[in-house]
Amino acid sequence: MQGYDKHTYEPFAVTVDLAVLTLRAGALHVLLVERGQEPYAGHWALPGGFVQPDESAETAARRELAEETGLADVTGLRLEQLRTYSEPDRDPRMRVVSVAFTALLPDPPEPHAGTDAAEARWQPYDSAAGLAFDHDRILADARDRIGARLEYTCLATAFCPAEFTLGELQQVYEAVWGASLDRPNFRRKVLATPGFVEPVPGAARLTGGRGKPAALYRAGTAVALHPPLLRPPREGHYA
Amino acid sequence: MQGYDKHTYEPFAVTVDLAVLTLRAGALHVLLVERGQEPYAGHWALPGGFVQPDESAETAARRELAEETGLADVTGLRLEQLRTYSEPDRDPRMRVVSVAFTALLPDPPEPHAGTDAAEARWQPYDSAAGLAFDHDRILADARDRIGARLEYTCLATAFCPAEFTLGELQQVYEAVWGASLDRPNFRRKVLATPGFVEPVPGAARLTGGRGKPAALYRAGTAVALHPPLLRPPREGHYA
DNA sequence: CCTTTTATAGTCGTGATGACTATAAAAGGG
DNA sequence: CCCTTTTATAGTCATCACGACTATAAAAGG
Repeated sequence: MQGYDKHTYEPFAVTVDLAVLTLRAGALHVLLVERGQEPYAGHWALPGGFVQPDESAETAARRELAEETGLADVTGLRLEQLRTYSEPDRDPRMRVVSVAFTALLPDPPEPHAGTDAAEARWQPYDSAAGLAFDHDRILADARDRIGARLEYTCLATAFCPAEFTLGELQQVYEAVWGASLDRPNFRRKVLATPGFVEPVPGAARLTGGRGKPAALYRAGTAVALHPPLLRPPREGHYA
Repeated sequence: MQGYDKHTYEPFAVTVDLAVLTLRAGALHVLLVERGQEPYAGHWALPGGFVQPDESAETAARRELAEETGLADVTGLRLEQLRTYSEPDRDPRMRVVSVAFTALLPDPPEPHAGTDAAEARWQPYDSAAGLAFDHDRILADARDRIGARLEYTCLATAFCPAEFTLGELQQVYEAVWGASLDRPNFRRKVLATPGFVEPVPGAARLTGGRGKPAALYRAGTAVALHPPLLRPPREGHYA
C-alpha cells in the first residue's frame, strides 16, 4: 500500500471463478459452463466473470453464479474463498487476476445456460479434465480444500438437504475423499460430536430405500469438529 | 471468464499485503511499516505494494518485502497466500483489490526502512491495533490461519532457526495459540511424530540457558502432522 | 419364506492424550 | 560450597478415541 509515486499503477482485470460442487447419485459433480467466445471457445470452464466496480469479489461470485447458471436460491449458498490466481500468463489476452471460490450444493437443480454461457451443466468430477485457462488447477485445489475442511468442520451438512440420513452424510465424505468409511464407526463419531447433527423429532425414512429405514437428522449448530474426523491415511504420503 | 461483450471491463489496482510474524523473547511480533503518504500517513500498516504487470502476486510479495524492509534472505522465506480482500471501499482513493500473504521468520533481523516506507519495525502482536486500511482484520486472519496450520502441519519449525530446542518449538505454539502446554506431553508428541524434528548428531546447548542444557533438533522432512496436535479447547466455542 | 440390503447396537484391543510425579543437569546466591 | 531455582528429560496411569469386527433389526424382492 506504499509508493504510489514510485511504482506505476497498472490496471488489472479482476474476475471470480467458482468451483461449485455437489453430490449426484453418490458421486462428486462440478458445475461447468461451455465458453461461447475465444479464447477456449467450445471448451468447458468454471463459471465466473468480471468483478464490477461497486462489488466485492464475494458479491460478484453470487451474481455470476445466478446469471450464468440460473441457480436461483443463491442466497443460502455457502460460499468460501479458495485463493487467488495471478500468474501473468494465465489469460492469453490480458492481465487477469482471478479470485476463486468454492461452493457446496445439496440436491442440485438442473442449471439453465444463462446470459453469458453457451451451456451449463453438472459434470462428474472425475471426467472434468481439460478445462479452460488454469481451471483444472483451481478445481483440484477446491477439492483438496473441501476435503481438508470436512475433517475439521461440520461442512459436510452443506452438501445435504435440510433433512438427511447418516448414510447420506457418509456418502459426502466418501465422495470427496475418494475413500470408504466404516459405517458403525462413522455413525458413532458423528453422534458423539455435540451439535454436528440433531435428530428430527419422531421421523424415519421409509419409502425410497430397500433396507431398514434410516432416521432423519438436521444440521446442528456446531461449526467446528473437535476432535476432527480424520480421513483414513493413504499409505506413504507423510514425508 | 465469460461475457467480455456484456460486462464492461473495469480496471482495478492489485496490491499485496504481508503479515510477517516472528517470535522475539517468546512473544509474537509482526512486521509493520509506517506510512509516509496519505491516506493514513503516520499510521502503521502491513508492508505491501502494487503488483507489477509481469509479476504474480507471490513474486510481488517477495519483492515488496525486500524493498520495504531490507530483509535480505527473503528467498528462503516461507510465504503462504492468506486470502484476498476486495471490499469496494477498503481504500478511500481508488478501487484496490489486495492479495494478503503470511510469512514466518526465525530470529528476525532488524528491518531497515526501505525505499517506500518511512520506517519499519517489529511490533508485539498484542499492541498492533489501529493499523491502516483493513489491516487489523488481515492481521487477525493471519494469526487464525497460522494457529490452525500449527495443528495439522509441521509449520512451527519455520519460526525456529536451523537448530533449535524443543522448548523453543513449544514457545512457538504457546505464542501463536496464546495457551500454555504441558512440556512432557508436548515433547512426547513431537518426538512420536516421524519426520517432524530430527536430532542434531551429538550436540547439546550449554552456554545460554540457566537450566539443564537442552538437546538440539533440526526440522524434519514431514510436512503434515498425523494425527494433529490439537490446541487445548477453550471452553464453549463449538456452537 | 428366505435372501439381500441397509440401519443400528455393541464389543474389544490399541494407541493417543491429559494429568501428574520423578530424576538429571545446569546457574546463581547465600 | 551447599542449596535453591530453573529447565530438560523420563516415566506412570487412567481415560478416551478409534479401527476392526460381530450381531441384531427392519425393510424390499424374488
